[in-house]
Parts: sequence; structure tokens; C-alpha cells
Amino acid sequence: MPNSSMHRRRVTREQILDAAWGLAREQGLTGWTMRELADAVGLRAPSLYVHFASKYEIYDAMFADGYRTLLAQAEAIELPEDPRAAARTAAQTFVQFAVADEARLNLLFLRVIPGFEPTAASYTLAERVYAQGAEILARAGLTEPADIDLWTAVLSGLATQQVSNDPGGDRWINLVDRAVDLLLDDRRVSPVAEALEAAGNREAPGT
Amino acid sequence: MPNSSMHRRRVTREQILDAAWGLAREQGLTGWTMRELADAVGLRAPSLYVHFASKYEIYDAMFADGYRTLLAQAEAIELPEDPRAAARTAAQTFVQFAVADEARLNLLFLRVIPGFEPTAASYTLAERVYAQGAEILARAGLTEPADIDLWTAVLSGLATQQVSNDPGGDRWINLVDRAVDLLLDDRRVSPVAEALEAAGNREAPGT
DNA sequence: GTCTATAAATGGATAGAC
DNA sequence: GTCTATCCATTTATAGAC
Repeated sequence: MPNSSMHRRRVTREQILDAAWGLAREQGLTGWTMRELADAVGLRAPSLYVHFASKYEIYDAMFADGYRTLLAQAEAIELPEDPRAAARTAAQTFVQFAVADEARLNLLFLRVIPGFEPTAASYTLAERVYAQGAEILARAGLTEPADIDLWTAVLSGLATQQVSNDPGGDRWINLVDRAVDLLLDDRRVSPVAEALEAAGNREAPGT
Repeated sequence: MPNSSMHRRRVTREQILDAAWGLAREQGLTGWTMRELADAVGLRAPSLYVHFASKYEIYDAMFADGYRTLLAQAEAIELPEDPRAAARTAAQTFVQFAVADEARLNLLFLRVIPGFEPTAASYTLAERVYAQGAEILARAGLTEPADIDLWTAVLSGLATQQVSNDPGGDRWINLVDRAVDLLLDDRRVSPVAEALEAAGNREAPGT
């Protein structure tokens, strides 16, 4: 049994990234060092520089990795036909993803690391997530840029409050569906007019 | 003219804190060192330890200072009589405060510094802010804890998106009033029922 | 209360052998 | 690709003179 070769498998970028995620989860997004990271994958610190030119480059790879995970998760979900139900599901998926890992939330959705800016290539992934969300919203009737901005603010706000003020709980997660309905019902004319119209039609059908 | 004595005034905690805020704004909340801070107030690093036992203690003082500033700002504002207008004004005040200083936003409203936890005394100030907000919301008809949670999520989300994705701009700030209206109109029975009721009363007044 | 001097550890990163 | 050795800057924090 070539035991040693089984244990001495390739130490790929992916393994380093996985370890980095683990450390970030345990000690905070910026709370780990290159030495700790190397230890976590059974290497010495200098060996990391064979795979990544700098710590910032690792953050950038994590940034891209996080958005790739989100995109994969989004594709795996099959959305209901009903646009509102689809928006709810998408929102739930997003918030669950965001609160599942506070370090990841900080890296992907906040600007927390002084001086870190994702590369253009990595940022493209973020834009794809955004575009996909906008598409789902469009099907639900929200096409105005301001509507989409409000949507992103509300969802990111829910996720942030959840991890900041009730970590591990569900106090803000439980508000997601309600928030979605709120946002989808917000059209200038909106349910009031719709309801009045329906009521009017019912009582004066033949005009 | 005792010039030297004019320049060599007391280096108080407040001056150190002011300098710390300045560095945090310029280089990020965690992007400064004790040496830099000392330089900024014309001291040597060791002298800082006369006033603060550690860097964390400085963060804690900044945390308290930030919430004290917010409380003072909230008291200085005179709110309109109309509850909805008051809620709008309060929301505007809060978001303006939050986006005015990204480092402060990170310290006061997010969990960004690994290992930092405000002391109980400092946290009390944060709770006073929360209580004050809840009071304003109560006057506008929002008393459910879930309503208040949603409120805090939306406002913090707007502020966070503003500084993260449009620093210095007003893309999310402009959505504050709309968000407030959205939240205040969200009662289970709410405008739809109200409007229907009104319509019903108009057409069948004498029941 | 502020200083000089320095501890004592830690940081990211490089050189060069294997 | 990984290692040892180490650089070199930087960090928070302390000791003790003034």
C-alpha cells in the first residue's frame, strides 16, 4: 500500500483556498497569516508563493471562488414558475448563502479588507450574479434600476443584520419572504389601485 | 507669546481618538498602527499606553464615541409632528450618518475586527440608539419586533450598499424615503384593505 | 506624562539548495 | 514544487530614565 503517496497528494490551489476559507471562518476574514495557512495544508509558508504571488492574490481567488459557488448554487436551484415564488426562492437562496459564512459575506459583499480590490476577472463573476438576480426580478415585474438597488440593499441588509446581531439564529432570515412581497408589491400604482380596480369591476362589470 | 506652550497643549484621549478616526477614514478601520497614531498626535507610541491600555481599548472608545455622536446628532434633529415624516427624517439622519464614514460604519454596525467585542458600557450606548429608533417607529405604528428588525435591516442595507458600491454618490441614499414608506405601509391588513373599505363605504354607505 | 530604548513576537515575502 | 534559512519591516507592548 503506497500509503505515503496517498497522503502526499497534490497540494493544489483549491486545497490552499479551502484551507483559507476554513481559517477565515474560524478566525475572521483577515485573522490568519500565511504561516497558519501553510500549516493548514501541510506546507511551509514560502511554498504558498509558488501558487499565489501574495496574500492579496489569495483574497482575490477567494472572492472569485465565493461568487463561483454562489453561481453554481443559483443554477442548481430550480425556480418555481410563478414569478413571485421564484423571487422568494432566489431571495431565500441568496440570504442563506450569505449568512452561512460571515467571512465570505464580508469578502464578497462588503468592503472590509483595507486596500483589497478584486481584479477585473473576479469582479466579472460578481456582475454575473447581479445580472441573474436582475433577470429574476424582471420576470416579477421589477425592471427599474432603483427597484433592483432597493432589492440588493434589503437582502444584504437582512443577511448582515442576521450575522451581526443574531449569529446562528433566524431572526432576520424569517423576514425574507415578507421583504420580498413588500418589494414586489411596491409599484407606484400597486395593489391599492389593483384592488380598487378589481372591486370596481366586480360591482360595475358592464361599463 | 508662549508659543511653545500653545502648541504643546494637553494630548487628551479625545485628541488621540480624533486622530484615530482620521487614520481609520484614510486607511481603513484596521489599516493603521499605534506608531502612526502616535505620530498623528505628536507623541511616541509608548505614550499612547498611558491613555489606553491596548489598541482594542482604543477601538472600544471609538465605538462608544461613534454611538455618542449618533445620539447627539439624533437629539439635535427636531422631528416633524407627523409620524411618517418623523420616521423619514430619522431614517435620513441615520443613513447620512452611516455613509458619512465607512470606517465608522464598519465599527459600529458590522463585525469587522477579528476578536473585537465592545465592552458592556459601550454597548449600552448602541442599545440607546436602538431604543430611540424603536420609539419613533412606534409613533408611526410599527411596534412589532419583526417590524423593527426589518427596519434596521433595510436602513443598514441601504447604507452598506451605498458605501460599498457607490462611495460618495447617492444611488442608495435616494431610496431611503421610498423604503420608509414601504415599511410603514406594510401592515397585514394595510392599504389594500383600507382602500377597499373606503371604496365599499362610498358605494354602500348606509349599511 | 512623555521620552528613549528595546523587547518579543509576528508579518509578508525572497534566496537558493534540493 | 517544496524545503530551510532568513531578510527586513512592522507590530503591540514594556522598562525605566527624565
